[in-house]
Amino acid sequence: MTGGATGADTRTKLMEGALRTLAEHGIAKTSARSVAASAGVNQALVFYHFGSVDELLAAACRYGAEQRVARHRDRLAGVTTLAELLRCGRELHEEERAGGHVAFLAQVLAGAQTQPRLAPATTAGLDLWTAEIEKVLVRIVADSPLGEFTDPAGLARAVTGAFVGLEMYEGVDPEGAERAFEALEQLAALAGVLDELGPVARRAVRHRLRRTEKVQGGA
Amino acid sequence: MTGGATGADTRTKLMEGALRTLAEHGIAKTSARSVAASAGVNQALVFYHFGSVDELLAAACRYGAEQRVARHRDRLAGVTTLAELLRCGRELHEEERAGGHVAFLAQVLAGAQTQPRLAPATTAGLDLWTAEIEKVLVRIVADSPLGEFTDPAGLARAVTGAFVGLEMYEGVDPEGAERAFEALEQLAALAGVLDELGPVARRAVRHRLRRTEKVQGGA
DNA sequence: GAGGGGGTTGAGCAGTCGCTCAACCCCCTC
DNA sequence: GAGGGGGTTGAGCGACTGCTCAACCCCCTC
Repeated sequence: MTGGATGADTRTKLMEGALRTLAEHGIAKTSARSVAASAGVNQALVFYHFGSVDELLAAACRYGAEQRVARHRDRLAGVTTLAELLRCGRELHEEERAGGHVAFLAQVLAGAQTQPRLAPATTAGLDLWTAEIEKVLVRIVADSPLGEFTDPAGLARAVTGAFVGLEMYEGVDPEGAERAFEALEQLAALAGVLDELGPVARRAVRHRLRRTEKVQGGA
Repeated sequence: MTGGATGADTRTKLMEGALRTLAEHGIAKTSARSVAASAGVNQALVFYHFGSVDELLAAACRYGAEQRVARHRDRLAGVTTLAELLRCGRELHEEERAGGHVAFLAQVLAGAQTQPRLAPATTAGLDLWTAEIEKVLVRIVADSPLGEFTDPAGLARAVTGAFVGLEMYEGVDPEGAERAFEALEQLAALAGVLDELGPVARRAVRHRLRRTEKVQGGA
């Protein structure tokens, strides 16, 4: 009962096993043996297919981000306001959490802080999300003061980073995170009001911002 | 050369060693032996003083958050606008990073996702920051539409969570984080403009918000 | 000086880690 | 049928893990 090519895509099984293990037991308990067990596969195959555990994690990180982004792209395409974006993000997150896929990106992100080999894959995974969010932001913010006075690409990065942080926050303090999201929704509704400012008000905003920049020393 | 009471506070040495190890090598490489080595102390003392590695990490988490908050409390007390709060946060963060203390809270936060024993200590550490931020927010937002239409306590939680996420984001993509922070500063400046809205405009905002709530179904 | 408890030490146990390796099976090619 | 390469397997190496333990030293109390 040893050996033999089973034909099924072992690489994929391993990456999905890595995502499962990462989400369920954290990066500290994610080893070649634990991942292989979760994938129903021999642990030596980790090294045959990926060379090292780090490489497996990096590949799994990209793979997982692609899967999640692809699955939710359609829903994001329907978002037209900041408040909707926020609500959509929460729904996606709760869905993933219910499905057992909680915050694998957060786990590799934590690992990448001190393990530079993981950083490129983590960045790549985050960038997939950032790109989707940026598309939405550009659309939302096109004819709003928000678009005129802020950089949507930078804002998209901020949203991605903040979401990861809030996702982790929710893991340790669900009630606190609930309040945080509610406050953010109120804030988004408030931002929506800005869109209704007329041209006169906008000129005032522009003037005021220029004054602020002078005081703070430009840029 | 064995035995003897050195008198110096070994508990403190261990907690500081844990914070150093956590920041420098990540939670995956934080073991009783590595922490003890960083503290210049025998590894068995971890178990004598704290009972287990988890308990040491929990204690270190509280201790570290207290130290950091206490060290920066004065500076936070001088903050009077959202833009200043953001700038202050970045400065604190760069200072900590330069000093080698990067994101130990982020590390335990990641660990706490799957290790429930760490969650209470992590929450306690985050709450220290949240409390300080809330004080600042209440002051900033007291006579602004932001205060009238949002919950400062929830907002403080959102800021804490977002900061942790952005801190980790900076660890893997410094240029991206730089753009994110710049966009947030622009956003904060824009929010500052809201403060100059007159009572008439505020009534309009209030009316508009009420309409939005009805459409979305209240709460 | 005798006793005792708080603090510290190095050795050691059982378990897991990353990774390697020879053996093996299956399937394709000749 | 012989050969060969891709895929898979269990065993095993050295290093590291959390944790325990008997021994030990120092200082305080009587």
